[in-house]
This record gives sequence, C-alpha cells and structure tokens, in this order.
Amino acid sequence: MKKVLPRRARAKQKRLSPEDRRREFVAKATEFFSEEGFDGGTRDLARRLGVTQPLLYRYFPSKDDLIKEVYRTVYLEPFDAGWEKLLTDRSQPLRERLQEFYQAYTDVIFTRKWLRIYFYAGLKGLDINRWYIGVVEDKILSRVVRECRHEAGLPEQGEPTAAEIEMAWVLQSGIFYYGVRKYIFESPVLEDKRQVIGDALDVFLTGFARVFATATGPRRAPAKAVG
Amino acid sequence: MKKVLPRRARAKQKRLSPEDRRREFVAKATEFFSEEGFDGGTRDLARRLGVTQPLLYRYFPSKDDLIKEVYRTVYLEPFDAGWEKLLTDRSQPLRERLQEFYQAYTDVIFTRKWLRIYFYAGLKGLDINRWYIGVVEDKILSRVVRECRHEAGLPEQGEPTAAEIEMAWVLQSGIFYYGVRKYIFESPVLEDKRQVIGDALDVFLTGFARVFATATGPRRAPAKAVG
DNA sequence: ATAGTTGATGATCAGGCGATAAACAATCAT
DNA sequence: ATGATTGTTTATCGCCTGATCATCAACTAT
Repeated sequence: MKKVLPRRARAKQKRLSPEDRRREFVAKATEFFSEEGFDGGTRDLARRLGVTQPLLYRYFPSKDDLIKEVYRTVYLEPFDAGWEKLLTDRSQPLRERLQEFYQAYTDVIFTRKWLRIYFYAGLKGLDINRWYIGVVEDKILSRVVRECRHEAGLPEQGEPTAAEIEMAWVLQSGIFYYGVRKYIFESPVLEDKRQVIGDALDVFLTGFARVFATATGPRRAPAKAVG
Repeated sequence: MKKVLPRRARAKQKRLSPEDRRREFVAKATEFFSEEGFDGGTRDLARRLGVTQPLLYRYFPSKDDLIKEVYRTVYLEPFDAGWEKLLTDRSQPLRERLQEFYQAYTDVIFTRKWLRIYFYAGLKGLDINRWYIGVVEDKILSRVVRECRHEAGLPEQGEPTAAEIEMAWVLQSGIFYYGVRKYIFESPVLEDKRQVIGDALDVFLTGFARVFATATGPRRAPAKAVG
C-alpha cells in the first residue's frame, strides 16, 4: 500500500493566527499590486505568497475585497497625529518646523509602494484619493498657510483663501513630485532630499511673505472660494 | 432564393483613405486607453470604434503596436518649438514670458486624456517617461534657470546646477500637479488657472532671486551633479 | 488514540482575452 | 460588366482570469 506523503515538504513555519496570516497576505498583496497594478492576477499573487490561488478565497471573499484592504492599510496606517503638532508648535522657527515635517512626511510616502498604489487608485477614480486630498488640505496646507500668515505678520483671522491654499499646494506638489520622479519614473534626481526640501522651503517662505504681504488689496481677481 | 442583405445598414460615410482611417483608430484608441488603461480590451475598443474586433488587426499587427502609436501621438505631437523661443526672448519681461509659456504649455497637457496616458505609461515603467522628463529638463527647466540667473543679476556662465534644476522642478511640479488634481483626481481647485500660475511664478521668482543670490558660496552641501 | 475543526490543495467552470483564418462586401480599374 | 483589390465580418482557437467545490492535511481538545 502506498503511504500518503505530505504533498510538499514545507519549511517548518509556525502556524500564524488567522488574523496574522490575513495581515501577512494583505501586506504582501500590497507589494504585489503596487508592482503589477490591480490587474495583476490572483495566481501570480498566490505564487508570491507561496500558496495556491484558491486559498486566497478562504481569507477574502473576492479579489476586490482584498484590494479594499490594501487601500486601507496604505492610506490610513501612516498618517501620524504628531505631524499636526509639529506644524503648529510656535516655540520652533517656522522654517525648521516645515523642514522637520516634510522630512517626516516624505519618509513615509516616498516609497515605490506607496506612490504607485496612490496613482493606481487615482487612475481608477476612487473616492479615496479625493478624500486624501481633502485631508492634506485640512491637516497640512491650511495649517501651513496660517503659520505663514503669522510669520509674515499678516492678519490671521479668517479661513485660508482658495488662492493661499493653492500656493501651499504648489509647495506641497513641488516636494511630492520629487518623490514621483525618483520612485515612480526612476529618473535621476539630486539625491540630497534634505537640501531639496530646504531650498523649496526657502523659496516658498521668502516668496510667500513678499507676494501675499502686498496682496491685502485685490492684485488680480480676488480669490473667490470655489464651490 | 434568399437575397443577401448588407449585414448592417451602415450610415453612409465616405470611405476614408487607409492612412486617415488608421489615424482615426489611433485617436479614438487614445481616448479609450486613457479612460480604461492599457488593459482595456480590444473588444470594448472595437465597439467604441463602431467596428468588429478583428478589424483592428488589419491596421495594427498587435495590440502593443497600437499602444505604441498612441504613445507617439500623445507625447510627440504637442511639443511646440515656439515655446523655446518664448522662454528666451529677452525683449519681454521674464515674468510675462513664463506666464505665457506655462499658459500655453498647460493648455496642451492639462487634459484628462494627456495626463492619464502619462501616468499609465509611467506606472508601466516605460522609457518614454524618463525620456520626457529629460526633455523637460533640457528644453524648459535649464532655460528657466538661465533666465532666472540673468534676471537676478547672477553670473550666467556654466550649466545649471543640479540644485537649481531641482528648484525649477518644484515650480514645474507645483503647476503640473494643479492639473493632476483637477483632471485626474477631479478634486475641486481654484478655477482661475491664470491666477494659480501667476501666483506660483511670483513666489518662485522673488524666492529664487533672494535664495540663490546668497548661494554663490556653498550654503549647505555643494550641488553635485548626479550620476 | 480519536473526533472535530481549521488550513490548504487539485481539479474544474464559465467567461474574457488577444489573435487567426476563411468567407463575404464594397470599391476600383479596365 | 468583369476581375482584382481592399475592407469588414463571422467563427473560432488557445490561453488566462476570478471563482467554486470536494478532498486531503494539520493542528487541537478530549
């Protein structure tokens, strides 16, 4: 009689708890999808996990559900509450606060994984990107504007105008796209991130003060709120 | 005997020359792929063209060849030689030259179609994006830097340093990402593009002059060329 | 040891994909 | 009108995709 052998001499690995195993799947799926896009096949994904494809469906009811969990981990995990305090702590010079903040922020999002997932999701037209952009405006840019007003000796009352937020976006995007060029397009860049951020901040801060200081009266069209 | 009817009462449209028909296919394929991504199916594409799927293979040997032609039209068509002259015509004030240039440039690339194709291609890791980034540096940014040096009364000899190019990238990206937010993420933005560009230029020009004027000596690390 | 529960697999399904070949329709030259 | 040529469709191939189900293995509690 033929003895039934174990089908595969699996490396003896401790059996993880279901939640941990699930998390492991999500983590590796994130890497996988960030490379292949969300059209990557479940078979390739399973091979990467070292398991067979049907097993995925024991842990996730469908591919879409798995993808949703990938979004969640990528977008929600990294947002650090400490950043807000960092931005508004006026015991430190603004220039240094911003340098520290953008240093920390880009340490988190300047990875091939994060940036690629971000654009794959964006091209799919998911709300999650619009939501994220709203969070950036609320938690980062509006605070930057307020601190810049303070620094420039401008009146601080009133919400940031749409034009001011746009200017903060120019700074934000300028720094952000440095990461895009480096990690998505893999184009050669000036490697010293600290310097790039520092120079961007220097230009922005001196420029912002001078430009918006003379902008109490309407320079061009008054900055209308956008619906 | 059953008379053979024309299979479909096709709207009487003049038969186009093969080249024109081909161009028509490429144009509509560009729209299609910009929405669906390059994983969009040839059947869906054909339906959009109002023809059957195998017909595509009469005009293009494979789907990949069709896609390559899409790239060509998107990337190569729009680059306008006039832009270079616009940037370097010192009979005009720099501020106005840059305003005009970015106005014209963004008139071309700020479309859902262009931007989406750009990122789909970028995520695929195609050389064409790196090539495009190189073109931007050569044709736009290095000229911007030179003109800024001139404007700020700095010595003009020597190639732009890597740090200077990076600063021009911050401006470029800041404006570029305004279009990304609007046309890819479809996020609400300040609608007055002219003002956004204008403000970005004001901040950049005043900032650049002040920051790099004091930068003749090494401020932080000297800007080394990147390999 | 044995029964019960959870983890993982092999085989398979229906549907979609890119691509091909042969048949038919429309146009053009003579 | 006739034949040649080009444009278009129908039918189909092999392959890959997400998903399902029955089966077997591994671990746990008794």
